[in-house]
Amino acid sequence: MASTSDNALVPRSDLSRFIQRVRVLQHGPSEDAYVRLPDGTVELVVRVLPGTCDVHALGPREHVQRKSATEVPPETLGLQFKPGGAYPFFGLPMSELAHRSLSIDTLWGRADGERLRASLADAPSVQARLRTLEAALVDRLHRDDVFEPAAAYLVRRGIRLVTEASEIPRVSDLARTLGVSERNLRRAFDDVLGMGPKAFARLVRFRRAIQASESTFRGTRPDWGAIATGVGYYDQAHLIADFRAVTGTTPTAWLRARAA
DNA sequence: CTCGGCTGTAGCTGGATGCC
DNA sequence: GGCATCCAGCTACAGCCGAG
Repeated sequence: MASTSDNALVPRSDLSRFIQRVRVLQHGPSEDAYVRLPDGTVELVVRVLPGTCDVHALGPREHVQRKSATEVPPETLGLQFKPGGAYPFFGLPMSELAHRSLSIDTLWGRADGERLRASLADAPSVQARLRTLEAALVDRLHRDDVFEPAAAYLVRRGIRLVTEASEIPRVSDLARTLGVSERNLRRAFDDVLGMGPKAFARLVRFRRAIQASESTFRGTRPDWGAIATGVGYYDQAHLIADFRAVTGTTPTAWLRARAA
C-alpha cells in the first residue's frame, strides 16, 4: 500500500475558512494509489483525462477509502474541504453526499458542470486548474441562491468543541453546551457534515489513535493499551474493534503496511 | 416551516475472557 | 502481551408527530 504523497498547494485566502488543504495526488508503485482515512470531510477531485476533465465530490465517509492507480491518473488534483466546509458550495444536505461520489454535473447542474470541466481542460498546468476551480467556487459562494443557514454556524462550533476537547463529550452534553436540543444538533450535523455528532466524534478519536501510534511507532511495537486509553477508548480491545470497522485490518497490520 | 418530545432499534461501551 | 470475541446495558439515531 502506498501512501498518497502530498504536493502541497496553498488555497486562496478567501477560501481558506472552507478549505483544509489542496494537493496533487501522486501514487507509488503499489496497487492502492489513494488511501483516504475518514475524517468527515468532502474532497473535490479533478482528474485530467484525454481531451477532458472529470470533476467529482467524494462525500464524507466513516471507513477507509482506497482507489487503484488507474483511477488516479497523473496530476489529479484534490481539494479537501474542512469538516462542514463543503456545505455552502453544493446546495444540498451533506447527508445526501455521505458515502457517495457525485459528479459536478449532478451537483451544479449540467450547464455549470460542463463549463467548469471545459475551463479546467483548457488550463495548462495544475496551478492553473486550481485557480480555475477556486474561481468557480468563489463564484458559487457569491450566488444569491447559495446561503449558509444558522445550522452551519452551530455545527462549526460543535466541531470545534469536539476536536479541541481532550476528552470527547457526549452528544447530550454537547447539545447542552451549544444551547440546542439533541434532536436539533443531530439534524444540523446531518445537513452540514453528512454524519451525526457521535460518528464525527468517533472519527476524531480514531484519528488521534492513528497519530499517536505513528508518532510512537519507529520500528518498535506501540503500546496499544496506552494509546487506546490515552485517546479515549476504554481499552485496547475497543481500539482494535474500531480499527477493524474503519480500516478493515488490525492496528499492527495497518502500521506495518504504512511503514512499507 | 422549524423545533423538540417520544419511541423503537441499531450500534456502542464497559467488562470479561480465551487464544496464540 | 497482543489480539479477538462475546454479552449486557446503555446511548445515539431516525422516524413520527404535534406545537408554535
